[in-house]
Amino acid sequence: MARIKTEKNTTRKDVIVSKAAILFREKGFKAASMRDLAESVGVEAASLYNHIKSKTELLHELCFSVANRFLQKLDEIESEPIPAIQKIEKILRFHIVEMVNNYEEVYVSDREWKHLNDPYLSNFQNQRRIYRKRLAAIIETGIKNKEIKPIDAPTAVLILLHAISGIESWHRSKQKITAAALEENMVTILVGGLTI
Amino acid sequence: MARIKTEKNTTRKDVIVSKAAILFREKGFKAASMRDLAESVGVEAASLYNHIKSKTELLHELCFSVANRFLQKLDEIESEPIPAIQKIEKILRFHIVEMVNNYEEVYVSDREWKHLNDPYLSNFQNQRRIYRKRLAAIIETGIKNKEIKPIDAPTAVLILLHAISGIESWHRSKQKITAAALEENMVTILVGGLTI
DNA sequence: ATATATCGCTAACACACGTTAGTGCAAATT
DNA sequence: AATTTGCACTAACGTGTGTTAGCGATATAT
Repeated sequence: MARIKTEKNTTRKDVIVSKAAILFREKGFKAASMRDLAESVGVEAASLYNHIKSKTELLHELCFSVANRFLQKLDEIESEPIPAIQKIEKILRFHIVEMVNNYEEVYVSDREWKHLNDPYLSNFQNQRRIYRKRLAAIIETGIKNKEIKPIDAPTAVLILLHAISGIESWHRSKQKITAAALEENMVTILVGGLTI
Repeated sequence: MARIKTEKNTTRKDVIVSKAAILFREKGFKAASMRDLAESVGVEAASLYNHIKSKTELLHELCFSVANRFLQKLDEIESEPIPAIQKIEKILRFHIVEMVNNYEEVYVSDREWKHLNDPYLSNFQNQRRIYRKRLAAIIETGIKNKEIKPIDAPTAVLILLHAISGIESWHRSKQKITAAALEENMVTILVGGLTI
């Protein structure tokens, strides 16, 4: 009857959520069972329910905490008085750093949100759509100001966001280049591809 | 007792496989049940087993048919006597066209291969790894020949491949630009990003 | 020291899953 | 026309799933 160990300023629920992120990432939400999760936490499956309401709650928690972080950062960057292309670069770098440092959460939020239930599902999809529109708007501005090539902005957004999710492969690769080098390479190619 | 309808040159198994692609794409392999599949084929679940061996067989079929198409095309392009950057562009265009026209299969092969079982799993992973190495080698050549910026080749590969998978968002979006426009935009940004 | 809330346990539930066995009709083959 | 094969059906199986109920021990608060 060993209790779940918590470090300072983390609840037992936090421990469960972050173990869930690891598990959902490696098996996928549907394939990861509560018994798997329990084992990785070091407890029986039923005991998890003293801390959480349901399996899906874990997914909510992960998806929305990630989404909120990105939205907040976008607010911040959008209001800075800098050229559009620099805003895009800042956002890009933020995404990369997040994907490198909070791999599991970000990955799960990106790939497993399909398994959310309404109303969370439509909510999440809306946030996502709006986020992309805001990015597209920045790119449009950059095009008007002749900083960015005259391309289709939504397509550019789609390329940027999905390219970032490729960091998954970097995480899995044997001989990794450093995170900093990865970031510079990605910025070179992607910002370079957009710039006139 | 209505039989599965087949068109000319397609077996009943083909019908099942392609319906499975649609289902696996929209729900994910684990979340899609054989009963779901049966319903979309217009038959009882048990009847499917007159044509297939198992649920996983459907996934094999999808993953490897896609992988083989890509490998074959790579063979073809690799041996052409053209500059490296043009090879990359050709491969890129092939990926885009495949993702546009064979959306379901390609998407499933890309996202759901995790659920393959050994020995198919390791087999598939190997093929993938080798494919990426061959792409990286082409990029390295391009760098040596000063056609391509001096970037980390594996990182470039990862960006290319994942950017392409972003076409998923294009498929789902309401106001789509044409497939041809999509292709040109993607090539502009990505080949532009690589070129010196 | 006593009372209370916290939390992990065992046992069990209802259900959805992939799959098999066996039956009989209809199409294909002779 | 007779026979064989193809194929969809019903019924059911075993297993793994998320989750609940209720008990007892331990940590926390009084």
